Amino acid sequence: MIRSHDAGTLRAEHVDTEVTLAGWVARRRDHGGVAFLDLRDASGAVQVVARDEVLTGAAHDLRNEYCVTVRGTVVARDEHNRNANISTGDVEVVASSIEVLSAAAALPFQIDEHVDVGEEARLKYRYLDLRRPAPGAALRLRSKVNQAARAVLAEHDFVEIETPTLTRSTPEGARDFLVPARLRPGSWYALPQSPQLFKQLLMVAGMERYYQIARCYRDEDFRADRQPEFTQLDIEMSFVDQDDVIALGEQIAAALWKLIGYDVPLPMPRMTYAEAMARYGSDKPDLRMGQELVECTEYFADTSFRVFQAPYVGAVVMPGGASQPRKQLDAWQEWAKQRGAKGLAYVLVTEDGELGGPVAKNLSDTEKAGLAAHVGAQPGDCVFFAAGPVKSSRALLGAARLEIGRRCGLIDESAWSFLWVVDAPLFEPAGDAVASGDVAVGAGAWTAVHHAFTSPQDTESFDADPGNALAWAYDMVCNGNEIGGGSIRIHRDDVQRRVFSVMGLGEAEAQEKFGFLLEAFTFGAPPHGGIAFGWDRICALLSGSDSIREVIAFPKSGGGYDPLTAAPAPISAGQRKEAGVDVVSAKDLASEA
RNA sequence: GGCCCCGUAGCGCAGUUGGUUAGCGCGCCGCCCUGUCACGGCGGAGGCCGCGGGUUCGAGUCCCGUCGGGGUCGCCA
Repeated sequence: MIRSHDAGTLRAEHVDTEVTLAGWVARRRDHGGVAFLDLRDASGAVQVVARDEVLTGAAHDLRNEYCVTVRGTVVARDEHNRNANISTGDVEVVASSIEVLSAAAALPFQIDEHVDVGEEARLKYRYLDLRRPAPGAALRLRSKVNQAARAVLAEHDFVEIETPTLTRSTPEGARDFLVPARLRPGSWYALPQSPQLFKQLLMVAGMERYYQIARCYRDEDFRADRQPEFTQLDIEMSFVDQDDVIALGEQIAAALWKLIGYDVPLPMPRMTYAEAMARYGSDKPDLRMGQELVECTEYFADTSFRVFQAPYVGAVVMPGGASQPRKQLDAWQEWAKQRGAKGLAYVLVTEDGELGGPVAKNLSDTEKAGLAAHVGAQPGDCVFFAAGPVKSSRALLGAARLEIGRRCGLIDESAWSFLWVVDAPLFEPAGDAVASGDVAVGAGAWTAVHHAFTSPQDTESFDADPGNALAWAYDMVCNGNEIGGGSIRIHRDDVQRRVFSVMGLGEAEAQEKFGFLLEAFTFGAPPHGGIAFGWDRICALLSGSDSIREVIAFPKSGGGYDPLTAAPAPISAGQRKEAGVDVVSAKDLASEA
């Protein structure tokens, strides 16, 4: 090693020790005859004192971010020179020599925690960004997160197995990334959206307990919490039921949050999907705040107000919202319209308990009399209403609830709230999916909520009433984020066939798309189930980052562009020809004609 | 794909109802400084105001288009 000690580890006990340090010049304070350098390495920083005699030659021109070695002696600082702000502040290193290992050009931005840098610049020079304490710490935490999860899984005899990233395109929901196959012109690999099918095959293979920190690829539009390639902790287990997978998931979460000094209370509370939708208008409720949705359908059963003559009427209360200026109440309408709603009806509860706002005059006296009590509104509050189809109305109120939480500061940002959402429906009407542009796997009236391999809770009668069939599916939710989700899978080919049949997926089509999996299930497939954790989001939560980009070493920006390497990039004509990108098959030619 | 916000010096930003030479902080360059620690002092360089078009006597500022970034809805286990 070039160095004898790590800069950030030097303490009073090292006084009089001869040390050789290596790192970067974090800052330089030059007083003419003496200069102070803050030498930074991965462990931290220490002050180096450079007197006249060592500030010669190359060392004389030291600038920020030069990579240097320093030989010298650790000395105690005088009482009045100590710096309590840094862990090495009781000592300093008096240099006997300084050698420049590598000079640094003028930097595109300062490597300084006190300076704000735009994300575009940070990502283009991510290797400089990561020299800064906070961004570097996020990646180091991620490494610890990986280790902690592996330790839990190793305790339970899990086998870490890698699965292919060049695989077959399967209809899992999202758009595939495609890779041309040079040796089979006109044929393409797909990058996996998740290792789902492979991990089920590994259960058939008798591995019994599999996991992988797996890279997944989905070619969808960007969001703050989305990257085209992202990471899951992917887990599958044989001979288990839902409670077994949940218990393991809780142990993993507990081990991860322990890293930041938080003990997750176990077992985590569970809530059914139906309850979550009814009370919070979300399948991933944020329980750090109240303001639950209030069901008002019954209350307005006999109303003469046309808007409330709907299959569902619900409300959510905004504390103190009655004092909002008209302009702000109009802004709520805009907010609702942006979400595809017609608007957001509201009633203001005045300080003397009277009801105000445009909706109030449409309500009967009896309706007005009990309304505040029914929804739990106090004088001074604003009550928002949504009326219409159950699903979309609840979704609107759920979104309003979160927006109220943000605007009114109702969310305790220091709190952690975990829960499982269980008993998800097995199917949803394909109309919902198709209407919203979803890619339905089958051509039938129903499509899988989780995925096509999720086991019904009642394997006998699920296809008699698909709309009410429940699945063995579970999501772990933390602070309103779905951080993990999984299910017990179907392991019997007759059940699988019936599920496909409900989805309108015929025998021939099933064989073509999933034949290899169905065949595998004919050879004594064990009952199995699993879970996948959204690793990027979990690391972002643990590190207190707003964006998953903070916990990815080299993330992409919008449009899938990598600001550092400038990928994606055009390819040459030669590469194009060799890859077989433009090959047109005889079949395609025929169908075009 | 829809909507909202942002593009001004290396970085972060300001720039009035359209008006003369486009500013501020940090950084950078030069000189000075022996106890600083986000050191300090003096001096200096650095701008196609994202790009294209239009309105105007005159555009960083107004209009249209376009590109890039961020957010959000659609989409997405």
